[in-house]
Amino acid sequence: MPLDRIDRRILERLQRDGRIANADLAEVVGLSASACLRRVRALEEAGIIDRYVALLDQSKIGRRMDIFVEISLKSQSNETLSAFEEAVARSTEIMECHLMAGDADYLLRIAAADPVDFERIHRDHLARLPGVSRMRTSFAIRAVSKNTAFPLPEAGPDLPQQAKAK
Amino acid sequence: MPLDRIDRRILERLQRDGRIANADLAEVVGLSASACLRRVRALEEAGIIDRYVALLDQSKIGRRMDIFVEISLKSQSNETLSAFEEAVARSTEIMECHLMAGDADYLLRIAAADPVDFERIHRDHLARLPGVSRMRTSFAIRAVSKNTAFPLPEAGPDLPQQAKAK
DNA sequence: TTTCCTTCGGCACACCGATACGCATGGCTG
DNA sequence: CAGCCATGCGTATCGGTGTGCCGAAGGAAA
Repeated sequence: MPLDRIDRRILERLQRDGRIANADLAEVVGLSASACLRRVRALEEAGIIDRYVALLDQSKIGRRMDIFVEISLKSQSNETLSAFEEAVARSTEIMECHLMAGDADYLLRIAAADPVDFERIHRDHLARLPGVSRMRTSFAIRAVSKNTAFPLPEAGPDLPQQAKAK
Repeated sequence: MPLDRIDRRILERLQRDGRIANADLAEVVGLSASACLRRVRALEEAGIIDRYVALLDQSKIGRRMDIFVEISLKSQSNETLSAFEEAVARSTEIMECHLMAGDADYLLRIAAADPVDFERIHRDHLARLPGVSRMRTSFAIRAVSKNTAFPLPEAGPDLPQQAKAK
């Protein structure tokens, strides 16, 4: 699905304010309310807009610490990886998990209240992950910036080009 | 601000669906619409709900790669740190930046379309960051999971305890 | 215990925005 | 040139939002 300039403007705005009223969004991007709504629906159905969420203030709910954990597995076999990933998916304390190229196999991000809370998470969640051979933990002192919005260059074609490519 | 069980249920829900209609949210958490709206407003004003956003599908907008960059600075002086952080804040390509304890000083996350796109970001954004002495780049092959929702244990007091603590 | 006071939820109503039409326009194709 | 498809606009209706008011529950003090 090709994105024209108006789509990008819609996405840019929704990435910053997911709850903006459709009427207001329409005005910002320069469309009528109905036309705007139709585009937003199309973006949702195409899966480009994955979902809408509320972001909480991490410190205000007592999760001040971000902790990164690099994990190496005992083997790279499919079963080992799958078992590990399924366990990760089941844990609500693991905020993020990436399969990595390079030194470690996985990189995890954990949000903990304090060192004691991290010990709980370590004991009840991390230590139970299957197939782990080595863990390296790094503490974040402070989050400098945290973005959920991807840049969508205003440049580029105004209209869908070669929309034929389905 | 103490959170009772209903607040936690509201937050849990809004973290998953930031656009749920207040009337529906009220039904889910077992309140009338007006009472529910008042609580949501209070959570917003307290800053516990930081903001609402639309999350895009990273692969569908052509940003398949997550890249982590560990950065060490030439010095730890206040000016060096500030200058670096200000430059980071200005870059829209840097999705995340943490001040770290341990080996490296900072950890950055970048979302790029492909290796060529990363080269552009490296050249136009990373290479221009001031005060950098060493950079170590790790590529993520695949994101196993990405959460924005913090766990909010249902357990705990139903009612605010010792609300005196202002 | 009684009374006051504060807090919080429910109810009802007025209004605003969302949504679903039908119609108009413009570009592309045969 | 005719027809089709995509896309935008305006309108009408319906449902949700948000406010004002009341009443219930709980705590404190006399």
